[in-house]
Amino acid sequence: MNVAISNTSEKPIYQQLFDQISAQILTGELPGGYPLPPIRQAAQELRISVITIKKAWEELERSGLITTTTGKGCFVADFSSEEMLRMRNDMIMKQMAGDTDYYKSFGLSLEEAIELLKKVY
Amino acid sequence: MNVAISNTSEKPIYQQLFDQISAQILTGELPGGYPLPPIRQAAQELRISVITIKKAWEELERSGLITTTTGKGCFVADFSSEEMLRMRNDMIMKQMAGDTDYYKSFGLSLEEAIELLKKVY
DNA sequence: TATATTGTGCATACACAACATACACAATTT
DNA sequence: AAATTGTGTATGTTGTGTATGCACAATATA
Repeated sequence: MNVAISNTSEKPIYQQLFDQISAQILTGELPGGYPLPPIRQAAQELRISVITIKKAWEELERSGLITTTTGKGCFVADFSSEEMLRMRNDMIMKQMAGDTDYYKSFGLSLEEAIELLKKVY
Repeated sequence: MNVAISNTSEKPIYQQLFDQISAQILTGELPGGYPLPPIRQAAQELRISVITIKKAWEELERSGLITTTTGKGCFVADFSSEEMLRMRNDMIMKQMAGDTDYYKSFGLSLEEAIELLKKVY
C-alpha cells in the first residue's frame, strides 16, 4: 500500500485514503483481486486508528471498488479496462462539475477556464 | 444583497457567503464604496446568526475586499478594473491548483482535462 | 450630550472526525 | 472437534470547528 496522509490538510484522513486508493484502483495500479492490507497493519503503518482505515474501506466498498469479507480481508474488485476508464472519467467529471460552479460564479467563460487550466496544470 | 445559502451543502455557511460576495465584488456587480447591509439585517434576511455573517465579513476584510468600521458599517473596497481582473484570476487559479491535484492523481493529462472540462462546462 | 445604529467579544450547544478498546466472525492449526 | 490466530465490527470517549444568543464597546447623528 502506497499512500501519504497529511494531518495538516483540511480534508479528513479517511477521505484522503479513499481518494488515493480509488485513484490507484481506477488507474490499474492496484489490479483486480489485489488484497488490501489488514486494517490493523494499515493503521500501524500510517500511525492512525483502525477506525479511520475502516471508514475509508467502507466508502470504497460502497462505491463498489472493493469487496470485504469478515475474517478474510478486503480485495480490489474486478473491472475491464473500459469500465475502469469510464468510472475514472465519471468520478473526475462529477468532481469537476462542482469545481466549475465556483469558476462560473466569477463569470469565467469556458475559454478563460481552459487558459487558466493550462497555466496551473 | 443577493445571496443564496444552502443548509444541505457540505460547505460552511460563512464560506458560502464569502464565496458569493467575493465573486460579486471582483466581477464589479458590487461597486467600490457599496455598503454591505448591517450584520443584523443580513442575519434576519438570511435566517442565520449574526456571528455567521460576521465571520464571513471578517474573511472578506482579511482578503482586502471590504473595509469595516465599528459604528459605521462595511464597505466594498475600491479597485481598478485591472486589479479586479487580476485578483479574480488569482483566486480562481489558486482554487484550480487544488482541484487539479485531484485530477492528476488519476493520471489525467492536460488534454484529457480540457476535454472533460468542455463536457461539464 | 443623548440616543440609535453599528460592529465586537464571550460562553455555550451541537455535529463530526478520530481515537482506544473490546467484541464477533472466519480460517487455520492441532 | 477444539483451540488459536487473523479478520472486520461495534461501543463509548475525546477533541476540533461551525453556529448560536446575548451583552458590550465604539461610532454616527440629532
